[in-house]
Amino acid sequence: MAVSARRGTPLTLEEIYTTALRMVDEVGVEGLSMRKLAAELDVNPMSLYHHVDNKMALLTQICDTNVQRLDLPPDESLPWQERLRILARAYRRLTTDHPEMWRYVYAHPEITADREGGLWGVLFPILEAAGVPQGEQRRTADVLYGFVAGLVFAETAGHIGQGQDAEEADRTFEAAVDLIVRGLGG
Amino acid sequence: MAVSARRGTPLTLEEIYTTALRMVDEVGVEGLSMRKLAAELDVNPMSLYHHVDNKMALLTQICDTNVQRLDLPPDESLPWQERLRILARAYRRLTTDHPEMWRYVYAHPEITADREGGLWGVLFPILEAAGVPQGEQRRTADVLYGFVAGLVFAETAGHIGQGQDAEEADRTFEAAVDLIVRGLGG
DNA sequence: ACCTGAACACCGTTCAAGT
DNA sequence: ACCTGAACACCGTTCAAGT
Repeated sequence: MAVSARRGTPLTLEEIYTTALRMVDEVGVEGLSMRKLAAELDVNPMSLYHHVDNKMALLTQICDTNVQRLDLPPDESLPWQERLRILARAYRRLTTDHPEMWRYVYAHPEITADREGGLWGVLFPILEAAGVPQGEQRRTADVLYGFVAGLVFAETAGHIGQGQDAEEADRTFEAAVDLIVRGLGG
Repeated sequence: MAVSARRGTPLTLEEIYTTALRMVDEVGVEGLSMRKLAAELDVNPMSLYHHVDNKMALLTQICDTNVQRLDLPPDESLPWQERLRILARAYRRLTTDHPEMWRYVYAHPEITADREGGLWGVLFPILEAAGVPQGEQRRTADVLYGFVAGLVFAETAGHIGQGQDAEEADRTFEAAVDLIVRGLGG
């Protein structure tokens, strides 16, 4: 007895990540354990540690991969108002694919620290075009990130919009972006 | 052996809540366990269950008590812009007292569901005074809650403002509230 | 009424041993 | 190189027994 717990094939990183993300989608990060993941993969729990440092490294890896998927950048020729809207919508769309994973990302900012470079690289030119003074751009970027990420989080976590359908939620998000654009003077 | 593990005095709910909150402040919710809490109280872990249903009920109780502490309401004679600023600042001040506890509140909205009634009761008249149409007030309230709670969360969690001092963080928050007021047409 | 010890069903992770 | 079982140090919680 040794080979057949797993059906012939060897364990791959790909397979581990995919299965882990699926389980997070289904039962949340709280519901995922290394032991259950191993059971799902039909493997001894300890086999996982041959491919992954530990649970946190596994989760970080999964989150990183998804953060990288942000659609960038909106065409620079568009007015800044439109670019901001497109960016905000892209960010929100990203989070709706794997809401449970994103709840974890929000709760553990160290995971994505300095890895959302693409986002900031697009945001600053937009603020420049909106006429935000150089000295205020970092601050304004922080505020906008806090607003949009926070609103999306409040939405996925269920702080707001309880009992509303998807279209209503979309309208609320658009109203939010409108408010931001108006607040920036556009 | 029986009486002296605890020094004479009996366990009280007060004592349990206070000690638990202190431990959350120190090591976060993740670092709090029923067993460690019992050790801190010099008591058998199972004694806690005589006073508290389970860990989640304990945490919910602690959070509830603190949510209730929101300073309300700003004087109704002030202009709505000023009332909104005061409300936003009060909300932020509340979260800075026990940031680790608030990270938990944000991640578990079911805890405070329908318990922040005071906040909404003050917010709607402000929106009315700001000229937000009746049919849009619920939506606008959601957006504002998402913005402010989200920004504060981003701040306490460390998503934004990394390496900045308290004064700088205050200025960022004021800029955020300014943007909201402008966005509302004020 | 309040507290306790032993026990159950879980965790993440290490380590020495197997192929 | 890859996988495994046994073990360690933890969890939350139940239950029957103690005072």
